Amino acid sequence: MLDPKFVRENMDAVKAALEKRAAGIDLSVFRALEDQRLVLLRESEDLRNKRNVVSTEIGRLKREKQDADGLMKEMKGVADRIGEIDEILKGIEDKTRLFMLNVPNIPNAAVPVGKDETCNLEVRKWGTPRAFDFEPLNHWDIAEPLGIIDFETGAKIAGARFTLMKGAGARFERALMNFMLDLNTSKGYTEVFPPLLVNRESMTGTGQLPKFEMDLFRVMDPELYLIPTAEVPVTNIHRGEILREDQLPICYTAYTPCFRREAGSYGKDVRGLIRQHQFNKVELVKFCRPEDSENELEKLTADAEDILQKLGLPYRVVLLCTGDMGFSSAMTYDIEVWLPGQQLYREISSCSNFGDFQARRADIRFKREGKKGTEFVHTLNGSALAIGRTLVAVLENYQMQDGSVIVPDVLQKYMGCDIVK
RNA sequence: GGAGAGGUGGCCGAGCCGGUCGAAGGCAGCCGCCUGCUAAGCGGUUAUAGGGGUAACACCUUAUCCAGGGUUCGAAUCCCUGCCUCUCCGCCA
Repeated sequence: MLDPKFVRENMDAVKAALEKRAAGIDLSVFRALEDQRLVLLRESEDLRNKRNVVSTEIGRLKREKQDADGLMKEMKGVADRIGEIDEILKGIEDKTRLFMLNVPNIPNAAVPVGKDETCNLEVRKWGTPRAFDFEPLNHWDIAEPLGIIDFETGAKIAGARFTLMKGAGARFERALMNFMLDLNTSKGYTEVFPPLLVNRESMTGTGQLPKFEMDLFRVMDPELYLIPTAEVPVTNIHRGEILREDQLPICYTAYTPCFRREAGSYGKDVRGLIRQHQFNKVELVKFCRPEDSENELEKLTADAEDILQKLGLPYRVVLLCTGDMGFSSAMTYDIEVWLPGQQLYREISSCSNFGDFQARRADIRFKREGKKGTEFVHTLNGSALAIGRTLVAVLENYQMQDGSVIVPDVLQKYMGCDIVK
């Protein structure tokens, strides 16, 4: 959420920034609501002040056994008027909040302006795609003959976009998870394992709600949501807290399954592991001071890249343009891994700096040493990495002509073997 | 699921027969004084958010004693609902 006060006082700048995102937000609605709100707020506060003063006086009179009926009658009228104003005020505040919750974040100045992914900027490339002396296969054509991924049985158990991993396939998931967590924690990230179901407040805190309800799986009675990413529970660890400056930056890494409806993606990536309703992911989440977040995004992205480098998987890093960025993000790098079976780079990680956007929604603040008041922290997160897609990349990049798959060096101790056949 | 207890400021903890309570006291923290070996002693001070105000402070004001409703001229204090925590019993991975 943007700062209402900031928006009020910087209308033109905010308007220009939002136009870059083509968000179609009409700030004049906000302005009108704010104008009304401030007038009513002042009236309400003046009346409350009067009530407080007179009520104290009534108390004094009563103690001295004097008559206060007149004042009490008068105050009854004041109380009624306060009630009326507050009701109107509440309506306006609800409208303002709803409006603000649906306004996306302002993009960082470094973000290229553009309407869709064609305007994204390739920042760097790492690794050289392997030269095959045979036609490389898609991961599903590798995995099914090996018997390590069973799409049909997954569909039988739960439906389309669910998969059963078996044998080395299941072991791969566990190996990748452990490899990533070990590497991340060695860099100072604290490992956490959070709840996989969260309440409405948490989903609102990170920005999934209210706008993206259709992307989420929901459980009724009690009303809970399955997390679409560890970002949600992990960022909400500090919801409503005031942190000390010397605690920052706080860095977490978490493995969790992720659940997504994938509404509106009918017909996209219907085969294979790329787009599933349930997938495993290891996530990085940071809380830091505002002046550190740009640098922390670079470090976080580098930490995610390091995993691909250690796995020997070629990739490129793309800076998303204004039109392709997520709702809550101020700046996002996507890391795309090379998939020889499909001859393209495919998103495997998304690393974002949210500025104070999530912190404001989730009320996560910090106090500077020796300074009055509090400030919102900046939050960041990124996948390190999406495990299913990493497995896809390993299978496709390390496939052999005979249908076997070489296990990357760093995974061998986790897999307990050096080849899957 | 059944029966109780409770949620107060950074922490501990009073208040809870409604008014003088943003809230005693203690601890921790900060400033100053005294003493000057560690320690102790004395005085003062220390919440967050919104609105107004200022060049910036100061300052004024509103709200906040888990959350949301209600009663009342007035609620931390009374009533209702929800959430959470703890203890005991039952059940269970």
